[in-house]
Amino acid sequence: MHLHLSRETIARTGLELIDRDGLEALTLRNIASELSVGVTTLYGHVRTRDEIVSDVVGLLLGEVDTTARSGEVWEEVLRRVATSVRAVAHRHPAAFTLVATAPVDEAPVLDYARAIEEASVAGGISEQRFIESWQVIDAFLTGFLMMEATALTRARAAEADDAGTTSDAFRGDMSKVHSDAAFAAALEIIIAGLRQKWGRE
Amino acid sequence: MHLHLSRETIARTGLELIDRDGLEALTLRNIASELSVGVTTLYGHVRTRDEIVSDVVGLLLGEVDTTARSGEVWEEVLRRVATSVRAVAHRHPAAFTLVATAPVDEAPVLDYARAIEEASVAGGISEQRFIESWQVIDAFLTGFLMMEATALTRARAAEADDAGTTSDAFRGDMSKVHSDAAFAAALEIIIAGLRQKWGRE
DNA sequence: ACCTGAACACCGTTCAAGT
DNA sequence: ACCTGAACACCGTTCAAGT
Repeated sequence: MHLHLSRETIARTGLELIDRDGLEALTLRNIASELSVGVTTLYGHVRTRDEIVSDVVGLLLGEVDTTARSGEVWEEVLRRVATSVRAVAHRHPAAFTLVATAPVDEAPVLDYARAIEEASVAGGISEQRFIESWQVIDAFLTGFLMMEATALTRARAAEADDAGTTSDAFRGDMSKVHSDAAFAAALEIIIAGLRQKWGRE
Repeated sequence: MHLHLSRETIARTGLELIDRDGLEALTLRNIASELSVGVTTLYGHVRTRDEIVSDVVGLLLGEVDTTARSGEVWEEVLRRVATSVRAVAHRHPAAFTLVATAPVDEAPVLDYARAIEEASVAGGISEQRFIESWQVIDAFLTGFLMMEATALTRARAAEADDAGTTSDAFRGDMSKVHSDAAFAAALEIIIAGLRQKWGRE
């Protein structure tokens, strides 16, 4: 009766649980009961809970559009990746923390970076300059989307509670800024900074 | 025999535990036994574990040098804050995840942002432009330092284990980039992008 | 008032046993 | 081979009881 129980099925179920009930719902016991299986059965397909977390990160980064398009220059590649990863963060806000805390030198994040590098180099940027630009842009994306995702998750959690009790002007200023326009503007600031630096070299 | 048990003592003990034994050591039971006190005693001074986490974030951000210096222009303020918060992340790598995942519209992070705004405005930047610049720089700092802190934490944890088994060239390229020079260069790229945008307005 | 052990409903993981 | 319940050593939190 096991519906193709596998590492991927386990990770996919885990992501569904996080999307539905929050990050703290990512539990071996929850996954097992969702799959109508004993808890210890999971250990036949997965070594530890951390392995499931890594697989979930892989699922999330797999949703990002990192394919190269012909005729696309590197700025366009980076804009498309930025928009795409932001969409993932908005679709899976509670799970996005896992992406932000994932080790950058291991499989899922490394594969993601490699794909973006390939598409960027195809877009006419040197490998060295790609690394320099991705260093800044990846850090920015991680930080920005982490903050947005945290705010989204908490807003969603507060839905069931009373109306908001926020009334601080500064707080409003700082959070309203998280918008499509602010995100795009920030990305352009970084690209402008890169272009200026390289123009001088 | 209670050594001034208070919210701050609890948070300070919690931070020491994280620094010594990692983030998963931040446990009510560990804090209590460190203070030679029953677990439930903590509930006399703290409502939930999350409150302790928020207090630890406050301690970390309190270590950042956000004071205004006379004669300092806004770029210098932002460089000093960046260097200072990076030092905090290096001193408390395991705890830094808490800063990155903390809600940006609540007390500890909000106070921190307010102090930097004040120093920056004293350094000759308008409030509107400060918000625009901090949006990018804060996201960059959060993302960059999160990655560094994660790498540091894992490297420290691997000390007790065997020698590293890493042998991938690309992985080396991507991680070596995390250096003082790369950090400073990234910050200058963002500042250059901001100046260019404002120069055109 | 302040502190507390016992208890509750959970965790991840191991292990010996079932089929 | 594959799956499993019971058990272990933990969690945060509550509650009624101690001093």
